[in-house]
Parts: sequence; C-alpha cells; structure tokens
Amino acid sequence: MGRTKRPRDSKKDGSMKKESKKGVWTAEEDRRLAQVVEIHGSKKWESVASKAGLNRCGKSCRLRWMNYLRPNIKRGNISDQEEDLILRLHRLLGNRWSLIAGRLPGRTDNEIKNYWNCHLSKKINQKQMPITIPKADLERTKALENDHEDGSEEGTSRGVGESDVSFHLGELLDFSSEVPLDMEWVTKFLETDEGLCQFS
DNA sequence: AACAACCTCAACCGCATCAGA
DNA sequence: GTCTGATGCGGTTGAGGTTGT
Repeated sequence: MGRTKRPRDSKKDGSMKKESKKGVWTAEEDRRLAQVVEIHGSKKWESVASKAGLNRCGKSCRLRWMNYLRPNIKRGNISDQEEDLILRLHRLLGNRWSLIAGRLPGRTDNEIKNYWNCHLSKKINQKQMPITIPKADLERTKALENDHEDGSEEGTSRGVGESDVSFHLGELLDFSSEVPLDMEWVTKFLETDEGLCQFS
C-alpha cells in the first residue's frame, strides 16, 4: 500500500536493545524473511532475524510474518458473515483478538483489532445509543449476567473492557438463524476448561 | 484547488506469560 | 524455586489516503 512510517523513538524493551531498523518493510526484507522462515521455521525469531541478515528485532520479524507474509492470509473485505462472527466472538471473549482471529481462517489478530476499532465499535455505539431496552428485558439480562458473573472473563488480565455490551447468552449462542458457518467450535469451546470457566 | 477532518492499517510499545537453564 | 531471555498479545500511534467543505 506504500505507506511509509517514520520509526518512533525506541524505548527500553528487552528485544529492542541493539539499534534495530524500524518502520515500513521493504520488498527485499520481506523476501529475505520469508525465505529464512521457510527454511528454519517460524520460531526463534531473534535467530530468524539474524539469519535473514535483517537489522530488525525478532519481534518485528514475527509481527511482519504473522500479519503479512504468512501463507493463506486473507486480505481486505471482511464479509458480513465474518463480521457477524467477530461480533459474536467479541461478546463472548472480549478483546482477545488472537482467540477471535483463530476462529477466522486467514485473518490476523491485528486486522480484526483494527477492524473492530474503526468499524464495529462505532457500529455498536451507534446501535446502543438510541436503544431503550425494555425493563423486563433488562432485568432478565441482569439475572443472566449475575448467573454467569464469575465466568465473566476475569481471567483476562486486560482487555475485555469494551465487552460491557449487555447480551443474552441464549441469543448469543443461538446460531439457528444463520447460514451454517462451521460453528462446532462454539460447542467445543464451551466444553473446554476455558469455555466452562467462563460460563459456570 | 486548497485545506481540514476523518479513516485505515502497518507497525511499535509495554506488559504478561512461557520455557529453558 | 528463581532468573532470564524469548515470545505472544492487546493497546496505541501516526503516515498516508479519502472525503467533505
């Protein structure tokens, strides 16, 4: 896309000690990184960086690989189905972008996070603003929330802040009205420890 | 045409967690 | 059990693009 980014001041960060290059990746850097990852695998990013002869920190290489160079990355246009899934997953999981991304093949956590921040969060705010929830509904929601309070994702030490969008669990998990979209994972998720501890 | 305001998204930062010594 | 370096993740920034005035 040809954006050029000026590197920001480097601060202390273990992985950024020796002055490594920052800013936009060049095609040549991409090529070298992809080559090394192909040969040595996507682990040990510090050594990948040095093997590729890139004056980049491992972290930066990892990010570039994960968000851009990795095979099967889907770029652009998030479909309605994907958007709907993101919304549901966000209500379920909060700001755990990597988990959400894990359920959207080809999408990266960064992409989803960006999409959320500039599209969906607004949408939700808009939707929420004028809505006056019927009292009965509100009380039902509250009751449900209390039921599941402990599971309300305190496990995540951060994030989740925005997930204060109230919702009915039943509604959230009611996938009956939509095109089948490989949703078995929801069931599986709820069967896992993580899923259980959120809703028990 | 010029400028401002807004939008998008790649990349950085800092913290938490993991894994090996 | 503790320390340390590496990795993973979410939050944030800011350059460049787009749209509105």
